[in-house]
Amino acid sequence: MRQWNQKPTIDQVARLCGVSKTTISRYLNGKFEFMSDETRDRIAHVIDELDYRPSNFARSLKSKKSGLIGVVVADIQSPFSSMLVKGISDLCNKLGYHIIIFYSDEDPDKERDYLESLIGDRMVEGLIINTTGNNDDLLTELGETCPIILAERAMRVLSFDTVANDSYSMTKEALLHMDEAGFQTIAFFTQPIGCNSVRRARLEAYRDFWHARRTGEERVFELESPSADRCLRSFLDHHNDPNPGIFTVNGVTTLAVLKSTSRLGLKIPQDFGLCGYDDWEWASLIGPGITAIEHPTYQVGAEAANRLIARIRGATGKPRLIQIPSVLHVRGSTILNGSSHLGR
Amino acid sequence: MRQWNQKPTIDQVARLCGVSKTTISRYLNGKFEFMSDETRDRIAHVIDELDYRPSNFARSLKSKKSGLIGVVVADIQSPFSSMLVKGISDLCNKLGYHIIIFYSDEDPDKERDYLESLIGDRMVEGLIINTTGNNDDLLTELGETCPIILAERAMRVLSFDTVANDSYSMTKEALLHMDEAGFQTIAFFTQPIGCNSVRRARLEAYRDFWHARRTGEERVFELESPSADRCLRSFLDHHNDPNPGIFTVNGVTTLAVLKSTSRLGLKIPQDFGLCGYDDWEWASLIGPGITAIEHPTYQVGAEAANRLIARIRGATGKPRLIQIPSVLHVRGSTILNGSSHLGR
DNA sequence: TTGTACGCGTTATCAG
DNA sequence: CTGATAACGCGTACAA
Repeated sequence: MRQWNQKPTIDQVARLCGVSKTTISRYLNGKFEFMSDETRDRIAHVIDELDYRPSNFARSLKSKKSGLIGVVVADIQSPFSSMLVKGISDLCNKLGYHIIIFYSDEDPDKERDYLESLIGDRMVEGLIINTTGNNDDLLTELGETCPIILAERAMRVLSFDTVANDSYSMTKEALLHMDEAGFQTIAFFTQPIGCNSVRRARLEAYRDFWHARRTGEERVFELESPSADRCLRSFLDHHNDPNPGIFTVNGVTTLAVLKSTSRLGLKIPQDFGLCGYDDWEWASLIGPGITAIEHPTYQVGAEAANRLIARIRGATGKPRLIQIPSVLHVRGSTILNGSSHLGR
Repeated sequence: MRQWNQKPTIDQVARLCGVSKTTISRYLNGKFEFMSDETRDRIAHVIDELDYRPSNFARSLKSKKSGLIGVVVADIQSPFSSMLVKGISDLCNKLGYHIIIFYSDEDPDKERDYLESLIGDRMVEGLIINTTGNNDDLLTELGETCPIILAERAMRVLSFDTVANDSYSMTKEALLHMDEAGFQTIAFFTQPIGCNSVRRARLEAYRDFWHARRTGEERVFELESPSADRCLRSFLDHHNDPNPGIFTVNGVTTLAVLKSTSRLGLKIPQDFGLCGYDDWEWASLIGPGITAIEHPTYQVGAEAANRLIARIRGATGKPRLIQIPSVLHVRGSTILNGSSHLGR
């Protein structure tokens, strides 16, 4: 194995060509207009020979442009985040940027550390953030330093361009579907809401639905995974309705409910109807098929990247909220009298 | 909003402190030993005041160290890759590196482009690659430029440290389990094998198992998703065995088989036994529970990062193959006479 | 204990 | 058409 550090520089190329580095630089930046064909060919040859590549550090030092975009996502476990990142990545690469990635694991402290390191380093030209929701202040401050786009999760104030799905209206739509399907008492199962704007919006839709269409107390269950069984049982034991239903705030919650269902030996939709966010691949395979909201996170990522790069390139204007539409897939879990033709 | 480009430099700090930038530089690098407490405090104060951060570009230009590690993964869709990346990310961050990420989508051309751009840019200090398997030559060449670690998928020659799971022995173990469970004709369902070392190893284990324990022809099915139904039917129609079984090469294939099963109205394990790689979250929820091999990809990523950083920091020695052990979870899909207590 | 002066690899300005 | 020369922001011998 050779040494790893013997990279040819523009000076060497210049010397070998018998011209000055200015000319090489011109060549590199495509300014052939002021260059004899002969020198150009010579340069091309030498560059090829040496396998010379200009140093991006030096370039960045001059231009103050790194071509780097920082991305901070909260939770990589969910397929959701993967697609978000993929959307961002594809678009950035297409437009000539690289992405540097961080996973905050829903931990505001980690998020803070990462953000500070990204910005402190002065390496990234912009930031796309799927925020935990607990660092609004820091974000606002960082917004002074470089453009920021929020992906999926908003801040309390619309300080930056925000690309998100239409949580509120889609949740409403799903609940109305359950209503029409004949489910009376509908509970809202969620992960801890905290500062999470998405969960907030979905809860709000639930509340509005409830107050418009139902009486009595709302049924909101915040579950940590260990307590899912308890929540589920508690909900099912305390209503007097032949057709209870559950709306789950996201795929993780749906999974938790399904696991409980399995442990408690319950049946869907006989024991309760189920409908919720995130149409993951297996949703159609479990039991009678789970009614789910498909939410195009790839597009959210792509659009976020688009906006960011536009801002980096100088776009101005007020922060905008960009809504990406979702789709409801109705399956057996919300069909009361249908035959569960799909599963066992 | 302020301008984004007014970053203070070391010179300004120096001027404000009334010292030379050498002193500031010393301060930044923790050489307090030769510095009066007074100047040190003054510097600390001014730096804080200006919110000054040294430029990483300039630093990299001098030191030729970017603190950046390139990561190329083949397929982000699978939870597998997410955890791999997470493992890499966590470890790199802990050790002070940032990661730049690319998704090749199993496309050798994309992979090639990304690798070239990463290396060409001379920005990364090392590379972790989950290779498509079609760019061995390029990789070997790049190995001259910077350290490389292969994650999960090996090259045909062990040119670089490779961190992978123990595909061969684990596949054997799973097949022996099926054997003992009473499955006679066992088929091997896989995505296109191509140059993928992981799929190759698993297939080899299947072949060895078959030749040691069975007679007649092996049953290997390479399925693209649209053909899954056909493969499944073809397999089930052409054997005379009351207890056929299927081994799936990975989670994607398992999912494809499950979808077909559902479409064709088949039952597991009554119609066939199923066992395969990748113990994704839903594996225990579908039907009677799917027997699956859990494969700690997070650890693969973490270990790969560990090795890479060791190499970057100068570790020498022959390329090593590091095997990470997996675990087989037996569930209803391979229990012939058990009651499917878990599902419906 | 602190400062001077130069180099890292590139680009931009201006002069030929 | 081409070439000096001066930045960019930082680190570091060497000098004081």
